[in-house]
Amino acid sequence: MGSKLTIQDIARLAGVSKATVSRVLNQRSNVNPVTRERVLRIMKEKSFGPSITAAGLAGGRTRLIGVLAPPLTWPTVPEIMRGVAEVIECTSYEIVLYSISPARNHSDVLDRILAMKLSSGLLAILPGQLSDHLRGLYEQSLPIVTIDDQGPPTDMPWVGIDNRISAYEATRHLIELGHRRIAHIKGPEIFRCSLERYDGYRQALLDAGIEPDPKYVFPGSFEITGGRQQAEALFSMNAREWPTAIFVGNDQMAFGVLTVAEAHGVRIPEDVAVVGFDDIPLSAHMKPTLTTMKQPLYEIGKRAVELLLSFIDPQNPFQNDLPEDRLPSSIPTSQPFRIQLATSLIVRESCGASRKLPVSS
Amino acid sequence: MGSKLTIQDIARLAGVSKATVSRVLNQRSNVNPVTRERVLRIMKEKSFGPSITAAGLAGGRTRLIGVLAPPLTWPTVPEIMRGVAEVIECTSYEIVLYSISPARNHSDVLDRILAMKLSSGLLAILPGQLSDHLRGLYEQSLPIVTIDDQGPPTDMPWVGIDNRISAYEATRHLIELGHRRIAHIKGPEIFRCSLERYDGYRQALLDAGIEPDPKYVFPGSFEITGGRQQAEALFSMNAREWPTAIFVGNDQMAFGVLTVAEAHGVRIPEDVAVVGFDDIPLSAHMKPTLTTMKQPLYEIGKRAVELLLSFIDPQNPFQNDLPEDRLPSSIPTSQPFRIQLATSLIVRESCGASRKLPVSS
DNA sequence: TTTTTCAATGAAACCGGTTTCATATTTTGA
DNA sequence: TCAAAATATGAAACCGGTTTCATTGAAAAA
Repeated sequence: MGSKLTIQDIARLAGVSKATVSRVLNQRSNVNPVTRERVLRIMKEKSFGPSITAAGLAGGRTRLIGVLAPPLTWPTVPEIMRGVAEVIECTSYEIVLYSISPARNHSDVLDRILAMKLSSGLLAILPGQLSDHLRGLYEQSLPIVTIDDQGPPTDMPWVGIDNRISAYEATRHLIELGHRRIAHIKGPEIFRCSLERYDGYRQALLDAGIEPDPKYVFPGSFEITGGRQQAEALFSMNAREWPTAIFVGNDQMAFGVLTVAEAHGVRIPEDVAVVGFDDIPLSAHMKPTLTTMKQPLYEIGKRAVELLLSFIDPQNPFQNDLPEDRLPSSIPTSQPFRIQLATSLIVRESCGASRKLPVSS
Repeated sequence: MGSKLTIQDIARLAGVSKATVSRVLNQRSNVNPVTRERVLRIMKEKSFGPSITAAGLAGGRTRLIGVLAPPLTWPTVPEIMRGVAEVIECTSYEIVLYSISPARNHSDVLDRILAMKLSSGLLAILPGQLSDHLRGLYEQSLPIVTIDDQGPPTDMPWVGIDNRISAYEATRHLIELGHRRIAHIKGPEIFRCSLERYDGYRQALLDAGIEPDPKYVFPGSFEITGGRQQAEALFSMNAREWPTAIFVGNDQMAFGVLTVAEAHGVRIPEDVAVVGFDDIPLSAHMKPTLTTMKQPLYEIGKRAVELLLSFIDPQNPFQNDLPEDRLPSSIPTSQPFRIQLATSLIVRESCGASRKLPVSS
């Protein structure tokens, strides 16, 4: 098979110099169209591909983008990655996958990674406590885009949703269904989104004239077991103090809540209504099916890489799209690189809306 | 921050030559221990990391292993990847992720990828119809390990399970529960495992003296909708001809079967027993919970990379483990690079075993 | 017609490592 | 004590591209 071909071989076959072949490869304009065609034809014939390592060394760029991702078993991650992969597939870039556990702080690992100058940009999915470190790197002008998590507001490029408003609306939905005693199970505090969702929940209560009660706020973990534990705690309260509704920080925990409720003979939504957050694949199949605030995960993944690519390589086709159609619509001029996508409330059974709405209308 | 440091800089600081630093980096033995320590200390101080591209160019190796994976939204994939990532994290290698859709044939893409000589080895997860092409590449001595799918038997390194026997046992389980009319929903035929599972199912029937009936065998897709469609077809048969049990090709489809059954008022397992295959996270949470043949996915991922690394880099620590403890136990000498892991039947509610066993014992 | 400008191309330096080969120093053996 | 072998190290070639700079021929301007 056509292996170990170098640019030199192609040059010889085409009767030109290495430099010209390189120009063709990089789509430089100053090449005679006739020559270009000839070279291209020969490269295709021999199915030649330039060595990425050599190109990286010589050119300083890498055609590799690093993706920092939490364990893929986290239910929101695969869908984001699907969006990422789909965009990358249309480019000449490849993905270098770094698995991180957001609980630990991998700053040192991160530094080694970057010292090797492997990837020419970084896509950080839910970096958690790595955010601070990333911000430092960004300020040293490493192209970085963060997905769905960030520390205190900065101008580091970011794609995600408005957790505060989304949580506000989810809670609001419960309030509109007539609930007053609404509990909340929080996510872990290393994720900013946990705080923002809590904040939105709280604000919704306040705006409805309901005094937030600390005894209805539970610390969670974003995992099924976390939901179970907090639900156990919740249902072990005196039954008369039970909330009539729970806004759970994410769908995984909501699932835990549902199973514990069933074990305790608590009927959902009749006794207690439940609303989740994320809309993971499982949510449509829980019992009862889960009302939840849907994140456009696939879209988030796509947009994030597109944004990153537009930094790394301004020639990139994506840049044509982004600044014209998309960016200006959602971002204030002072923060040109924040893309905020809309969430949507998916109403299913667990909130009881379908049960009550027909009655009230 | 310590950026753009080269081996040259380290050499100067340590008062040695580039060559010596390179020797230290590659753990060559012919370096004075004193010198080695000094160089190592300086590298640590400056948090120096050698440029992967340069090292790749000069040395011909890459410290990158390519992972060919189907969409991560396929439920068995993340768990495999978790195993892969965990092993890689302990090495100096990185993962280059290529997303493929096994339905399409990406041979051309694959060739381009390899022409670039980016990765020094390939881990192919469920390559589907790409298998043939991969085999060709393997014979040209590209290190490749395949996970859980292969064409006709070859000596291409492979890690997976025995689908035939596992399906045999799953079916056997149903037979032992007293079922005689057992249906099967197959997976897509581009995956060899589909055929093997069907084969095991068939053999189990034959061995029990049951004549396999073609009308109880349905073509499926490995997706939820596939399960739904086939279940619709199945339950639209004359109720008296219904099978009393179904062995479904994978858990996703089994989930579809369960939902359709519920919609039709068919009780599982009372009216029809169901056994799935894979044991994906969802399975423990279906209604009823799904009895299924569990694949050790995490373990499969780990073993596969370990095997691949032992090809690429025989110095690798993993080689110490593999040939001694593991390989000899499971493989015939003629095929030294096939690792077959054991599956296990997870008995839950959907097969009805818990209901019947207490009675019969 | 002569000079200037520009497009097309090649020669050679360079990117940051690895590896070969030669050299200097030390250890071993006779 | 002196030759032979082993050890530690440096100089330089090399990997396969990119990029700069010089050169050539032709088109444009004077």
